[in-house]
Amino acid sequence: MAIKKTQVPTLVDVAREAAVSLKTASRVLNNSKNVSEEKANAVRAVIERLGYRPNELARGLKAQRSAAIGMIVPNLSDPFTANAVHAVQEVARANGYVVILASSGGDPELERSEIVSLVGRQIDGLVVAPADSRKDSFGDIIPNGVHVVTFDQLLRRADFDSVTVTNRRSAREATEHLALHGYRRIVAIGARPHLYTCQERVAGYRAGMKAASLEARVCLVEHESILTPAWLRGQVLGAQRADAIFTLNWVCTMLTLRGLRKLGITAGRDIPMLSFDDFDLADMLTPGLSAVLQPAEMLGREAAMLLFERLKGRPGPSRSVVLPTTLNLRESCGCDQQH
Amino acid sequence: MAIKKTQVPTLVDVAREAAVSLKTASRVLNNSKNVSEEKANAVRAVIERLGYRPNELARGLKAQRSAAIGMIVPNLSDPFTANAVHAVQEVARANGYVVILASSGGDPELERSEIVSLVGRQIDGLVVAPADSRKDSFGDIIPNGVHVVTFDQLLRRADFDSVTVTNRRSAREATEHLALHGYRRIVAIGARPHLYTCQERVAGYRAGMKAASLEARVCLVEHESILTPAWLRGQVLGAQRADAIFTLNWVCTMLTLRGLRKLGITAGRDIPMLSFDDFDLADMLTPGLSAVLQPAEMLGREAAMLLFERLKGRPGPSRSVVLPTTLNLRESCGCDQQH
DNA sequence: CTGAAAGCGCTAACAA
DNA sequence: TTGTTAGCGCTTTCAG
Repeated sequence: MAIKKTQVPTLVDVAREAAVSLKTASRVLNNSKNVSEEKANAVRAVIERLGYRPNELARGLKAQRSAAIGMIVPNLSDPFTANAVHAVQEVARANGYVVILASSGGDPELERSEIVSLVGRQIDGLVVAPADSRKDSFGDIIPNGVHVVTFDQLLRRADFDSVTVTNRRSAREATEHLALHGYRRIVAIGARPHLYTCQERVAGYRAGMKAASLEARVCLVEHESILTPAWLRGQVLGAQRADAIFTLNWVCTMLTLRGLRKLGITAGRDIPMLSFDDFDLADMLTPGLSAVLQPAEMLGREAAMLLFERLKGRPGPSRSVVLPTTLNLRESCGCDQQH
Repeated sequence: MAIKKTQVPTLVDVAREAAVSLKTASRVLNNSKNVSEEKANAVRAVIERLGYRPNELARGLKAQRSAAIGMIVPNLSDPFTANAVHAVQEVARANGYVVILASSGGDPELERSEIVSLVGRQIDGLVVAPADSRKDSFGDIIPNGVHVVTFDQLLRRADFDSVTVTNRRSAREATEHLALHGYRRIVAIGARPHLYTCQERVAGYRAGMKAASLEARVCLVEHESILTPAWLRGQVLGAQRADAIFTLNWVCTMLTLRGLRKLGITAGRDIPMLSFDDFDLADMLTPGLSAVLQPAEMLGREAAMLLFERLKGRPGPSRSVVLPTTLNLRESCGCDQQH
């Protein structure tokens, strides 16, 4: 009847109450065979009565696994990221795992320290959108047996499983679409040139421009904070005024949209525009913003699935999943779509 | 020299390498006093050399705390939520904690089971935006000593610390603002009437209408999925056609915006509109959407801070923090703001 | 100032 | 089919 302290019951309490040994109780808990129905039921009854819940910390300590995975993203405010996180979370739950979420703010140092923290918590796996693609910035702190899947960004040197989209091809198609409209001075606006996605999209843009026999004009900023209205005026609207804009990610799109507005220019009407990264209200703008839609949820889901396959023991070399995007043509590129 | 297995080093390894006892190594790790500089340095050197990281699971098992908090939200896609999560995460990190994130999808059952899972992982505290305000839907599964802070929603019966915004007052002010424009048939559109926020905002709306001697017209749907274009046509544009719309949360705003558009109506131009919940592109719509801005990050930060105060031992009755909102007047309500 | 030994809650050899 | 006995990696009395 009496539980040791006023504390939460432990398996010892359960065993005592059910008048069985600790191991038997443990067996019941884990649905092991070799337990008589009789005792099993007794144990289950006590578990129910006491409201006993196994201590996952203790379980993990013993089993050398935590049933937790880590996830690190640069920026939760980005709807792309938020959706990916949600998907990872769902898959994790379906597998009986929880996800410990951390954000790096795009800073490799912070990313590293977050990973150290997660590893110290014995995570079984890690899903990460790396903050820097240049080097293997954290492979050295991943212990043996902890699996890593990168998504969105690809790491240069690292043989992790990965999920990305067809950045280059999609950017090229978008560029060619703009060229087809007859624009000649199409400017690409991007940020954080060290990122894989940025590089790939730039490469795709260049390829598209070349295919259309146009001269590429790439405007990259180290950090988004540089992308101000003044910067836009100088870089994009200056001497050789652009006649179309291709923004390379969500943040750049936001800042460009706002910056142009501040300059009294309406994107899509006064100057054609197309965005890499679609978002919720793109179709509600006037004119509607044409955009490359990345399947964010699917990216997250695929990443999580790759991870859990590894956790279930899939051997073999690293896998790379590359997902297609959708070019959502609305009005801002010059198309005259009906809604 | 040799480490036991090829495994990650433990404190035992460190102690052995440094030729001190386990306890001494432990002391150094925790910066306890009573260790000679000499040995301390030796231990630190070995820790460095071996790349030793304490196992937080083991630490937590012993200390009866996990240095992890849980966070449960209904919908990560909502930018309001995403920002709050981010803020909680930051505060947690500053306190040496990690956050385990789960989403309930607004379903109390799922919420409950997620909480059970988190509790099994020995979380030290929980930040939650409850999926149902009607009853204390999870108080019974929170063990003694685990602190809970609710945010956004308020639970009817439960003495948890909480952070909310001035839902009623803000809704009233927004309504009065619309009335001031001279609209008579202002319709409020909301969802999930069982939620505290919905009820408060409706109450504020009613108060505002009453103050303006207008008849309240509240259109609530049990679930957002009901809010279709056809529903809008019937409820809002029917016989007694509304002459202004007040949407009660982000999802409703999105659906209304889109639904009206499908019906060939531009919100703010063809019918005035104001939204409870502001978002990133509200100012970029044409016309700009007037909206009540909730301080999402601050909500998250305050919630986390309340929680950590408790974790640090603050005693006393539950605290309720109520944060103000900002009424961002743009054009959709009929105002003619310059940008 | 230091160390031996006990134990957090659980699982897994190894007997019985 | 069961139970006894060791630990998982760490912190912490309580002696030296």
